[in-house]
Amino acid sequence: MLTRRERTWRAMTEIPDKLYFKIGEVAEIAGVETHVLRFWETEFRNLAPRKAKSGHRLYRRKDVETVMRIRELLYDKGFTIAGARRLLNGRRDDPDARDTAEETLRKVRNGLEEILTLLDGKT
Amino acid sequence: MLTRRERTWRAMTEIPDKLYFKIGEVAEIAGVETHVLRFWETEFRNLAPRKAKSGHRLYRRKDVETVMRIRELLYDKGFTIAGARRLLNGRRDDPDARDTAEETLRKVRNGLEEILTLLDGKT
DNA sequence: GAGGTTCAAATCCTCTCGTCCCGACTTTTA
DNA sequence: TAAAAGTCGGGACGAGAGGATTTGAACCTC
Repeated sequence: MLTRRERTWRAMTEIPDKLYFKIGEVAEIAGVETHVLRFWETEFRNLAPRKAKSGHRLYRRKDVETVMRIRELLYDKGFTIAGARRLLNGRRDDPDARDTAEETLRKVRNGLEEILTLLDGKT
Repeated sequence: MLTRRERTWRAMTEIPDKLYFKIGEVAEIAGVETHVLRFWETEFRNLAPRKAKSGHRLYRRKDVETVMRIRELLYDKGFTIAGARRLLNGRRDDPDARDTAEETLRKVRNGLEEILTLLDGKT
């Protein structure tokens, strides 16, 4: 399994440096079929690429990273879609609580959860 | 859904102090049906209660804890059975590394779990 | 010894997670 | 610029995961 640093490295270096990616390019990079990307889009709010006027999807680097993260959670770590969604979305708290101490706590907790997930593979 | 603190509390205090549990008792304690326990037994090598000569299952405390752990991974954390199995079986690396790095990791994880327990009360 | 529990194993069921297909449209290539 | 390649949404299909139900006999508890 990849460490966090390795994953970051991959994400930083293996995604070509361009503004927008087409669905076929993303499929290639991430190693999943295009129809799977469209399906994931219906399952993960986090994955919402822009659309050109023609309707074609425009994936930014961030979207590609989201795809890679989803693939990792589903295929490498063994989460269900629902489980992966929970990790990605984080807990959606009171919308007014954003940018407050509670938001910070939420981020800390998500970070710890991730560390625990990593550790879970080790013992 | 139970918070982490509640789950921890249950695991520490709600398993009665006896040598053997029957499948119905375990089902009651863990909150799953008996047929699910039998099914999990076919999926997780880790879950292998003794059998009486009559064939009835004899769960020890450790088995009950395994059941609780499986339930947490499947129902709370959102793993597939395959994903949960990987975590439970652990990676079998160098067996000599046990009692050293793995023990350290276990302690780190326990510490993080405690921190998360604290955080659970805050958001 | 009556009523509840457990047994193994087969069958059945539902939902998940894609997979396939379609004609219409867009973009790329020669 | 025409043909080839890629993309669109949406609905139908389906394999497999994860149980749920059934059965009839054995068991154990009061």
